Amino acid sequence: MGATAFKAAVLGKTKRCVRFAHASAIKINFMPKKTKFKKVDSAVNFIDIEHEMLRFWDEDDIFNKLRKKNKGNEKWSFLDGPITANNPMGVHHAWGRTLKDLYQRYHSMLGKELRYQNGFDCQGLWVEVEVEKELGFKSKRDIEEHGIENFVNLCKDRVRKFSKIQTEQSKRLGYWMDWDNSYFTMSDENNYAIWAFLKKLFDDGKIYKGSDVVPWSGRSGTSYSQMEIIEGRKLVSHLSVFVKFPLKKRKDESLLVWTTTPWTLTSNIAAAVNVSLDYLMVKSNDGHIYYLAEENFKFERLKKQFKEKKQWIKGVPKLKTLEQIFKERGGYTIEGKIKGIDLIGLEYHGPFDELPAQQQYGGFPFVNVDLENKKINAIKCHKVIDGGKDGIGNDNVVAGEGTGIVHIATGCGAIDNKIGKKNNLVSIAPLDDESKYLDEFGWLNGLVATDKKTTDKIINDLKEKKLLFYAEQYPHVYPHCWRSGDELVFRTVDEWYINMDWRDKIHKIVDNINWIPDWGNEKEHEWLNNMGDWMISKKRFWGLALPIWTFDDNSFYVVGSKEELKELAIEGWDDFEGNSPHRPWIDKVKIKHPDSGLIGKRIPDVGNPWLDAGIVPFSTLKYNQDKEYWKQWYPADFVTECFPGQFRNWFYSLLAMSTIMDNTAPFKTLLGHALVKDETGRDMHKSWGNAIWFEDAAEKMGVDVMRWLYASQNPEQNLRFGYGAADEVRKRLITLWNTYSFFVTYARLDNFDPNSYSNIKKLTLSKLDHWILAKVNELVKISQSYYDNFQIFKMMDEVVKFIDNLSNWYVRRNRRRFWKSENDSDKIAAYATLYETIIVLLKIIAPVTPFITDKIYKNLVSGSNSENNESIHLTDFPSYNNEWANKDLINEIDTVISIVTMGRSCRNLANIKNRQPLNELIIYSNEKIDKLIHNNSKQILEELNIKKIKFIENVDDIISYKIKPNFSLLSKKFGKNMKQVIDFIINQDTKEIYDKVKYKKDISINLSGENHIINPEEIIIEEVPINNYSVVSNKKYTIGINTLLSDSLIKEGIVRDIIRHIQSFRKEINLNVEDRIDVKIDGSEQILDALTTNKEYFFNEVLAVSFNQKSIKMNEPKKIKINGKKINIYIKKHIEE
RNA sequence: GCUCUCGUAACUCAGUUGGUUAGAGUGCUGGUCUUAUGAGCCGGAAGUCGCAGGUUCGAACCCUGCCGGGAGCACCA
Repeated sequence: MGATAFKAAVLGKTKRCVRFAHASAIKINFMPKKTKFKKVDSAVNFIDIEHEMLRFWDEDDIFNKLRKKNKGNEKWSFLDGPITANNPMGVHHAWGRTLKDLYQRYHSMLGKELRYQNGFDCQGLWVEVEVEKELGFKSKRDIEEHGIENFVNLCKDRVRKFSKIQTEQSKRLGYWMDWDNSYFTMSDENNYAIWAFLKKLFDDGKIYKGSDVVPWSGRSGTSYSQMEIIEGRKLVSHLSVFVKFPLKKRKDESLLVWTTTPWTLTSNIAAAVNVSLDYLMVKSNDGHIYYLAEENFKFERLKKQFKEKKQWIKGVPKLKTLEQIFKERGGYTIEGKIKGIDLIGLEYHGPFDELPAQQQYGGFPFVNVDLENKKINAIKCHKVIDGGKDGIGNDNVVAGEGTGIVHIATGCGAIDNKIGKKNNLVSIAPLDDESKYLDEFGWLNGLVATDKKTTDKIINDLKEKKLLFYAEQYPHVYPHCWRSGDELVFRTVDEWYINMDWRDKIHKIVDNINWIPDWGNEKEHEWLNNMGDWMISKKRFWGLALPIWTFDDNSFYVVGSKEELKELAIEGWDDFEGNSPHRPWIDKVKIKHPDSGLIGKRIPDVGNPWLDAGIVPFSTLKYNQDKEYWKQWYPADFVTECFPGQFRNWFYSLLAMSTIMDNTAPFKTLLGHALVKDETGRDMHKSWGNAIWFEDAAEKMGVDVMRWLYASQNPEQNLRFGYGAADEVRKRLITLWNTYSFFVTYARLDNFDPNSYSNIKKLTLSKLDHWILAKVNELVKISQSYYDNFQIFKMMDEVVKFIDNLSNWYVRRNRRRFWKSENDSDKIAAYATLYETIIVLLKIIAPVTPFITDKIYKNLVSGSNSENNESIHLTDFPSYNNEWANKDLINEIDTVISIVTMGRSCRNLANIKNRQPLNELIIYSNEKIDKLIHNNSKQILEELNIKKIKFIENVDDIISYKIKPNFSLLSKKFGKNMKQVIDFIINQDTKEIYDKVKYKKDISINLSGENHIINPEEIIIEEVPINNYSVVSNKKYTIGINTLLSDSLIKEGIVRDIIRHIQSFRKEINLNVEDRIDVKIDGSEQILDALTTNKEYFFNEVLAVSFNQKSIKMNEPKKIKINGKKINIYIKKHIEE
């Protein structure tokens, strides 16, 4: 130890002794021997410590030592949901990763063997989007021109790059994983495992090609599944139109239809009504008759949205009622009313019957051969049809928005398509993969359907044809491409689906999972009920190559493994071999159908990325390569992810895939957590400037602080993340650090050696020692149960309380035991207690704050402790020890603490500061606590600066009382008669009842002629302070002080005040602790009198030798005020003659 | 629109099977302690427990309706 450090340490100790300077004279001679603990700087920099620990863990290979230690033990299987390796990790990821890490660390401390495998999600459009951005690409064509191989390689590179970055970030967070063994969903293993999964489904006949109308992005050139479309919904305003469909056999009569997507009118097939609605025939003043639903005529469309400006776009005017539109056109008359059912079959002229597509027999471009043969085209289908009901039984056509007559374009909408199939209608699908009109649409050919100019042209055309009734801006939520923001259109395309008619099996499995929070179960069921068949294909480049080969006879075949592919391959295998099963390499392989012998080629589609993530309980656990291994680790004990979205994404794909593969739940417990928001609860956005980058947070607030923040959060609620919250957490860590620093400072001076005792129980432990050891033991128990139940945030509350107890009661109350000069058994007990307590506490929170706990642990143990572990992370989680349990003692000290707190409260209420001594603390309790208090009276009196405790049996002395019925007890007895009972009690003589309660006598009551008994415990006595007492009560006790101060008490208070000022004066003029002084004081008679009366005490405390001796010349005085009166204090070092 | 969920102090949230005077932290504010602590401690102000009914002797809690926030699902032709 260096000389400076030594001096500081000694000063640290002697400085403390100013208040009882008589002891310090001996203290100063204290000479330290060699010490075991390194000096601790009380000014701590957590971030430096974190970097130091990272280096240490790395250099000393601590993580691998941990794995080695637990190898072969009972297993705890954690399954990591893959993080998308497409961008750096953010603070929102850090929450989940902290939870993952801390539960893993906890189970490691229990000695379990873990796999520690992290996962990266690699494939999918996300990555393509970013690579496209980098290359400045605008469309799929650009990629094809660039070359798929180049493009796919760039996607792979991007994933490699960001998985490395995320790995480094995660390490900084303290996330312990087997980083060299992370799984990548783009791996061959993972892809082939999905092949095997699809093969099983294929064998069960669950894979099919559907030609459905699906949401499609022209810019991205791909369709969207039910899952994805939810992400991209946006509120927009469309130019919507009311259009006439003139009836064929009724001159000057038209159906009035409404649409927000005028481009679909080109492909109109039919008009649907609701058979049970009433329809009006409204004649406008030009003599034309319009059919529309009666209810819709005066319906105020989107009234609420407009009024409350919810889901409304600024600038869009209020929507008019249909009636108003008619009025504005010159008025109307109602010509008649007709049932929907009576409209069925009416034929009409479509708005775009002149287009070639409308005239194609069998539809366009997908031709229904049957209808083609019957020479049926769209125009022939133009009839009024029954809208029918949807799957759940709701009407497809409803009154309200629109006109009650719905334009049906079977090639442009999912429901339209279904209705079309049901009614055997042709279909016209007008758009190509860039959302442009195909060739059979006349002047529209090549126009982009979502382009506003196209809409304008269509509306103009309708106007010219005198078919337009009205056009208006209509705000609504419409699906958009989540990546490009492009408005989606509906296209009829071939996509590949998994028939999900086996959803019941998944439902069953859902119930075998422990969902935290438990409503997760319900949410998952809800999704399963709602979901349609699973669209697994995507017309893109970077992703799972769907192992589906198609043949000329319209059949298809699913290949289940690389080996099978090799077997069936008849062309292109050599080009493929050695490459990953991705496009474009896989596309070269042609196979021979094992049954028909036809030659087929692979469909160009890639797979839905949730297949990639859902297969990991099989692919990463070597299901195909090593079943034994798989059995050991499957199902996972634990999974934790961010909730939003995952019910339909990862959880869904996991459950679905495991159902097929093994018909079991892939994990036992799922902990979901909410989202990270900024400190005010808003989303974090780069553009709003409120985003916090992980690196910034790590280096500014520190990752232990971050982790603490995450751990303390109830995962059900969104986390408000920010530097303010971090400061609160840092305070806790500082308190812990200071407790540790206190310990080390004095342990060094006294050369405390934790090896000097073998069993702490054999030391002469004080009551407080037993108390804190019992407390920490309780903390072990409760912590373990919170860890086991994945409720770490509740544990953190307990930890905060414990640290407070440790620092603000145990250490504070025991300081003198550490300061005193003798190295007696009491002091050893104090050191040992504090030492053991800190170490247990550290272990409890080591999984949460791995850095600071290891830093402290290393110094405390550092070769001197019998555990002799290199790192706290190689230790076992502490176990609860019955021998330390002591409920009574915990209760005793906790009572003492609350009495002290209440005593302070009394003082504060009476405005009497702590320094003013008081004679009596008055305690009244309805429990027997007098013995307990007596046993601890010294501490209580010291804390409160009071001379003695007085118990009173008669609270009358300090309080009056009120009597109250004890509702919860009485209700059990009297139930409905409570009111009478309450009236009775309240109307009794207070004193009489009070006496009965006090002397435990029953009270009789007459209820409608019957006698009943009220027991004393069924009455509550409430105290109200009287006179000059300041009183505070809680449920158990009443604490009071007399606020009238005697003359001598006041004088004592004055002396105390002066002593304090002199002590700080001594420090200011740099006197040594043992220096004697001469004192002079100018002040009132009362002050001088006070000092004279308490001279001995005064002299002792400040080491005074003389007082107001005129012969001594003084320097400048210190001017102070006591009780508002100015006094001057002079002191001077006394020189012996 | 349907389902779920929440609504408690300025803010963030507790609040047990319905029971006595609805709590904590932060912030504000007043006081206090004096140092292992960057602190700590004790007060105060601040509440129509979203609103309105109902059940009950008694409702923040249970029921109904409404209003408001959030989420999920569907639809917006």
